[in-house]
Amino acid sequence: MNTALSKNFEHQSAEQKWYAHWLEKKYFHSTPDNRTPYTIVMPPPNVTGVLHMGHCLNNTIQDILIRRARSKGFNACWVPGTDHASIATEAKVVAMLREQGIAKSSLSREDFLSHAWDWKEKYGGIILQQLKKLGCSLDWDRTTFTMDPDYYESVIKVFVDLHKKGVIYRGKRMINWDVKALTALSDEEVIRKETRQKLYHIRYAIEGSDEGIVIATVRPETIMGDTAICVNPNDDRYKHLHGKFAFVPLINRRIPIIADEYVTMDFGTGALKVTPAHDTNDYQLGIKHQLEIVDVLNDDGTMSEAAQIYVGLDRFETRKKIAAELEEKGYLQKTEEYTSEVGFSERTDVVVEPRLSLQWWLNMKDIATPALKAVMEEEIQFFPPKFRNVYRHWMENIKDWCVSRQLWWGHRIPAWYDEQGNVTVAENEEKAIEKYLAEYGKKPERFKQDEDCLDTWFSSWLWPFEVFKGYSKPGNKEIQYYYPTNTLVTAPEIIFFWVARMIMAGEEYMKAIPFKEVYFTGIVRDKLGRKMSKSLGNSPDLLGLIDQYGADASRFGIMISSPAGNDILFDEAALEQGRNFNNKMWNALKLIHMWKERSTDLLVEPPFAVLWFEERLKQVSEEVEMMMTQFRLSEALKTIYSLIWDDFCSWYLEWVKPGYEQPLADNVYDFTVDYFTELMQLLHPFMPFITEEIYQQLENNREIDLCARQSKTATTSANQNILEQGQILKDIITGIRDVRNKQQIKPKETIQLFIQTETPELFNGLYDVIGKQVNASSIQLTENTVPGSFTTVIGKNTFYVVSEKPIDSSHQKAELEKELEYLKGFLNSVDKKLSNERFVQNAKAEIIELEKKKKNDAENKIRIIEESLGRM
RNA sequence: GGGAGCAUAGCUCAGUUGGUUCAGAGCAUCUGCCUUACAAGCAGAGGGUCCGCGGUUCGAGCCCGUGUGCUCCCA
Repeated sequence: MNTALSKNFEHQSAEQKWYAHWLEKKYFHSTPDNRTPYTIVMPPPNVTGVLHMGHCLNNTIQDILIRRARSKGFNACWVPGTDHASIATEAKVVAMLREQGIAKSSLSREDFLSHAWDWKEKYGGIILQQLKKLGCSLDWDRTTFTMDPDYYESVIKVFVDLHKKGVIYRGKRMINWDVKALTALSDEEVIRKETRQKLYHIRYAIEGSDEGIVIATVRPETIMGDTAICVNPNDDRYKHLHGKFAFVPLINRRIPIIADEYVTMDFGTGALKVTPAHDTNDYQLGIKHQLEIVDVLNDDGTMSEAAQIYVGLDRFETRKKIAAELEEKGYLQKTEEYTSEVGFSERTDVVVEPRLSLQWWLNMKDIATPALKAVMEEEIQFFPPKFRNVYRHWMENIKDWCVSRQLWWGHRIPAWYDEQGNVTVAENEEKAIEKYLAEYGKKPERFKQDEDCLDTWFSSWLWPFEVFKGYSKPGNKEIQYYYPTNTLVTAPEIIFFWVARMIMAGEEYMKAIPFKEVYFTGIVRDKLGRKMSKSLGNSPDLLGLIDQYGADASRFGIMISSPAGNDILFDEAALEQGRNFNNKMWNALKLIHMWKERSTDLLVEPPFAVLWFEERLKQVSEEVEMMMTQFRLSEALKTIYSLIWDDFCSWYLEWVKPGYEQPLADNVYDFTVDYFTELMQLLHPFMPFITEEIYQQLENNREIDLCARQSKTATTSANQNILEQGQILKDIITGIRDVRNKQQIKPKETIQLFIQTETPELFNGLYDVIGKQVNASSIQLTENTVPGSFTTVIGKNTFYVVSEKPIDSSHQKAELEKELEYLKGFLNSVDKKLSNERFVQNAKAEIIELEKKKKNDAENKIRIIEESLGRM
């Protein structure tokens, strides 16, 4: 044993030492055996990612669950991995190439991908290394990447299969277009933000009339794409214009004025410009009224030839210019400030452009049905349960999923086109040709594969089973053992992106749910409640914090401020609290080491403290178990924290502490080490490093490391009598210390204590403890009042404190009177209740019993206080 | 516009099928202590119209209605 312990816990060396040791012992590696599995698949972070607060929270929670499962004898398996993140990664690679003076457009697909793979090998997956610093007990041998060869193949197979089933189709539809990344986005990849804009009122001339019609729009740059003006048929202002024509300003195109109830009469002017190419609702309106579609934008957001004017100019530049020109030429009636939601690309943060485009789609209707059922019937449980509603709402109104992306980095769509554009879907070119041959009776000419990739989520929805090769090697031993996984821990933001789709894929391909429980974490905010963001600069440097406070303190800090089902307000002060906690435990260890050195062969009857703490440990273990099953991790940690700091350090250790330089009885020492060990085990999932270190320091030559130790399960429940007695003891000590404080008796000054009680047996074996804790030179039972003393009533007992100092009884009297008043009021309310016939009739028997007991207790106490007051 | 949720101490939150020994915890605050494990600490204390109003009930922080304020999701 290391006899010279450092002043404080040295987290850096301990973290390194133990993580390396655990890896060496392969504690995190799991293989199927005859134990029950407990499996978590980590939500794969982007391969481009670096550790931020969200990951930290998320992975700490998973590690807590996994370590706890491991200690309870489950075969715990936590699978790491990364997501290829097509848009994010491609953007990074493009940026890197640009810095080197290489344009993506100058590269072939193959060359670009080779650069991308180089980038991935070099910079990808840093985040996994960072998770080691946090102490995550992941099975690294199972690390998976969504573009690993087997995984890639499975994604392609799934596409082909769904196409064969008729669920995947190709179609021209309105999509969200990212003008920077030059790709389609799914609805879920569009972030809506409140944006201040200008609402332009523009006058359109009417054919054969001097009259005009004024429309209101936030997008004047799209007027060249207008193919109608629409009014509400019930709008009296415009009834005479139905069927007439108007002219688009500046380009003078003739467009019809149509009527449709879709238009809101009291918004703007009640007249709507219809631009089917650039607005989803207008597009629907266009189909309904068979309007022409004029696309005035290029894919990069500049004006197209069809716009006729400002061709090649950026859409926002055009907006400014065209507004100016409209004003100059008298078309602009007025502009007003207007705030509405505008869609931004999740990845590039540019304003998303609704656009008509030929894409691949996945019809979600049928595939969603079993996935909805699984959650509604609680085959899969959501925590907090409020997310079931959100989920249901989305699933019941589900729309087709646009699965193609105009990117190179990702799973290339397995579709081939012949010269005429006929499409053939197959796993690879060979099979496609075969299929083509069978269908058309000839070999295809100029057969070309689709240039596009699949949406990233089209690969990650296979994650829970494909990490075990459940689709590429169906029915293998691992998938049978580990699937369905137990718990998914993830952010609520991706409930649709990912959670819902994993359930669909699981049901479709494994015929079983992918996980039994989903725990949604909160969003990490700063202490002012703002989201963490680069622009605000309020994201802390996580690795710096881990260096400074240690991984355990960081984990503590983030968990303690993370109430179940709520956002977490991150404050560095919480890490400080964690570090202080480390320090506290470390000092307890030092104290116990000192006792070890003074060891004799002394054995004693176990003192009350020992009996009490045993029960307390049982009690808290039960509480923690309950909280953990309900995912109340923050509360569980608080409970353990308080058990260690308050009950163990502040009470237990003080109660068993021997006098100055006195030895501690050997058996009491052993109990103490056992308790400390159990406490470390209980805390280990939350703070793995310090607990392992203390555990190893407590005793030489441990047979097994804490990381792999099985926790004891209590065979009996906690003894309530002993717990109650412990509580009374605490109350007495606190009460007398309060007297000392209020009387300004110096800590070093001793007192004499007299106890007046009807239950002297209550104090058996407690005199030493009480004397030590309140610094009393003597304690005696008394049947009479003690003159010149300060009186206090605690529970059913009266205590008389005698000190050198003159007693200030005015304060004391006031306090007793105050308490008497409260008690009388309380008694009154109980009496009233008990004399209320309807209460006695309606209330349950045990409630009435309780009330009677309250009455009795209150009366007793009142009597004692009145006696005390009478003698003063 | 549709849906979901929240409102309890200065801050962040607990509060189980309604039962005043039930209004709680942590942090923060205040007072006294460098007491031989720990000042990153010890001991003690103060602090709340449970958002407003109305209802159900013998009894409401908890149930119902309504108002106000905030958050999130979807269109």
